[in-house]
Amino acid sequence: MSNNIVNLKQLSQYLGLSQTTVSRALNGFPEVSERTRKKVQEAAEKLNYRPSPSASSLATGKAKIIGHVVPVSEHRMINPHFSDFLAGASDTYARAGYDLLIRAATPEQEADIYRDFVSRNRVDGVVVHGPMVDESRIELLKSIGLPFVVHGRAGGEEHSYSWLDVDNRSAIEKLTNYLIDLGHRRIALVNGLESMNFAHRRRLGYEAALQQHGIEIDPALISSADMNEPYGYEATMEKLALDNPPTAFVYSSILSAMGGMRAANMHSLRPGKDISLATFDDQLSFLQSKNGASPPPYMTNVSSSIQEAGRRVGELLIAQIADPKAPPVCELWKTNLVVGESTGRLA
Amino acid sequence: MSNNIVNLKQLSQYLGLSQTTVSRALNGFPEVSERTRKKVQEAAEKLNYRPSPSASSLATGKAKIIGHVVPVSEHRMINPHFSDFLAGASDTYARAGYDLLIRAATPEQEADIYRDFVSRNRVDGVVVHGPMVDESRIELLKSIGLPFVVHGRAGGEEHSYSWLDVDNRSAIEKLTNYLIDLGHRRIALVNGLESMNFAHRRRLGYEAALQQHGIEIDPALISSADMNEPYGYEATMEKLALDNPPTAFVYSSILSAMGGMRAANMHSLRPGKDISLATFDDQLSFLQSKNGASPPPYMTNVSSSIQEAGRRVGELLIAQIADPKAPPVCELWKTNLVVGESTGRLA
DNA sequence: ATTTTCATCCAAAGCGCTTTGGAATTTGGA
DNA sequence: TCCAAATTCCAAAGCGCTTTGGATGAAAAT
Repeated sequence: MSNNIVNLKQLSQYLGLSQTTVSRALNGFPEVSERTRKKVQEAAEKLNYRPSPSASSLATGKAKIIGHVVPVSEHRMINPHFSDFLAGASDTYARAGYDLLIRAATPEQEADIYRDFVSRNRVDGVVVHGPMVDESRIELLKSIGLPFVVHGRAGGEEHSYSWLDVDNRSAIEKLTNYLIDLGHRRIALVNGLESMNFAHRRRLGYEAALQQHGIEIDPALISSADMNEPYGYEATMEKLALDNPPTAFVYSSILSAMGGMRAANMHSLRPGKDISLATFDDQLSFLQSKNGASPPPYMTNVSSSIQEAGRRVGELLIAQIADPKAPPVCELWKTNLVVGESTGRLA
Repeated sequence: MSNNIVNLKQLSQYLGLSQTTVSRALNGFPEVSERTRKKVQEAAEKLNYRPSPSASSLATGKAKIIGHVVPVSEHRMINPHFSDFLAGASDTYARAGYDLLIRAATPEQEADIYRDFVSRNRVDGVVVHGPMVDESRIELLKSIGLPFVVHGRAGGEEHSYSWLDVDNRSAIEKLTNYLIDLGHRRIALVNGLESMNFAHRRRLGYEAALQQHGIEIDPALISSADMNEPYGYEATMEKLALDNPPTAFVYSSILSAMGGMRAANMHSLRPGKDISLATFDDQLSFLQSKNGASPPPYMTNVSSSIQEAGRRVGELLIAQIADPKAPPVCELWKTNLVVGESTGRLA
């Protein structure tokens, strides 16, 4: 009963109606009477009718799929940040009847994939992940006319496309200022890859805070790489080994911050006492306790939920697909400072 | 030039050939001469021809998409384990010309989604994540005839479907035995949700090791929940507060093990000295240092790369789609014990 | 009673591809 | 030289849906 698939033709024959009417009834067109519509819906339910996605996609030009192309360079994009973003986005998609499609690609393939996506509508839109300082995808997508929303943003105060970003600059500036207020002067920045826009902006925020207080920027205190735990550990160890080591650390991600914690432990430095650690926190779900009890923030942080961002980016994209000539939407999310136990006044 | 899309009809008109011949030339059929094929391929390249996925899917019944349905219950499946699995799988898919599709679903929707998937081939196959002890999806998928591979496996020594699993039982048994050999008698198990098959098997391994050495199983030393960091912390804190606290801990995931580390620090217990911590390690990429220097394993572990598992599951599934009546393939991956600095002889 | 409107419904033409069942041409064997 | 067997190609029929451009009959207006 549940297994044999019925198509429109069969369903309409069963009902003694034309395919047109059945299709319209099911898709909520006004030209069909409520009585007929009800009958059609019941029959569809009963016969377990499901329209073929490829057929309707072929007929309408809409795939009901949203694409995510993820780089597979050595700097992997598929990481806990990404999966939390996906968790949010896929939830939005499911609610709106969209599916989420992922294609792994080397950076060189990426442009070609977008063309491929748009050529015969494999997807109705894409979200652009990890915009670089020098970003080319945006122009490409504009030119081929594939709806997109950027998670993050490219340079400039561009309002010619939709994006959602956190205010990275002010977030890190806030964090750095807090550490300065605690008396710290030697503050390290363990940043993400600065070829990426978000990391570049964070760097600016860090530098702005130092400059406001007349603190010289010491390149030896700054590092930039993929944000994972071992990197956080190594970068911290390295800086602690300096002749004039930093007394405070700012991390671009909770992942590297965890590595920093490990390094501090290694040196028997008590966070909040002998050393201060602060981080940008994407509120990764695997670090969130469900019941809200005794979790992080044990670390001082500025935070913004990347999962919420995913949810919202999905909404923006779906809205854009529904109305492609609506003006672009740009959202800049603020973060707020949460003081934890990992920072303290400079002894 | 790159923007206007050419379809088969136009391409064949341009070439002065029939659509049949062009289609066959492009799809490598033997009925077309090499000379014609070359000409067709060149023209396709030149005119930037790309076949429409929905059209070919409609015509062939193949979507070239592999589906992953992920539960969105409070026990989220989208976590760092999942994203590492995806990283491996998507790489395999891309190589084989498949896309990866994700659909978020509540557990009640799941069966319906599989039917939806198969009804008019939205996807060509699915991978089943997180099989439960009491698993119903497998029978469903068999009955509706949708190719699938299970990451993990259901109960029994089933060989009626394809799966890839790590030998969870022996892995945890190995780990527990190692701790026993170090003299530990009070060993805690911080397990995953034991309604899930893998966690159930790990529990069995733990119990087997204890029983082999005549150590009584103390329910107070065992907990079971979603494997995240706060849970690992809380479970560890709880057990350390017992009258007769454990001297060693076995964690089901590196995520909860990190929470355990934090708890140990909280109690000023030095791992490897005052307390022993050991874990199952999925080799999550965000914890792997790229260059292989001074990374984990700082923790004693049994490990198996979940990313490799994703890669392999993808291969198995694609092979099965290519030849649906091939016998099922079952792979049980062994783990090996890596001794780190987090365990030591009982003082 | 006749014409205008709605309200309902339908036949048929695509959407762009694959594939069946030949037809036309070339090659090889006798 | 002639016929059978390859080789190379094609017209046309789907695949299952949406949508255009009416047709039909009933209700409303004249």
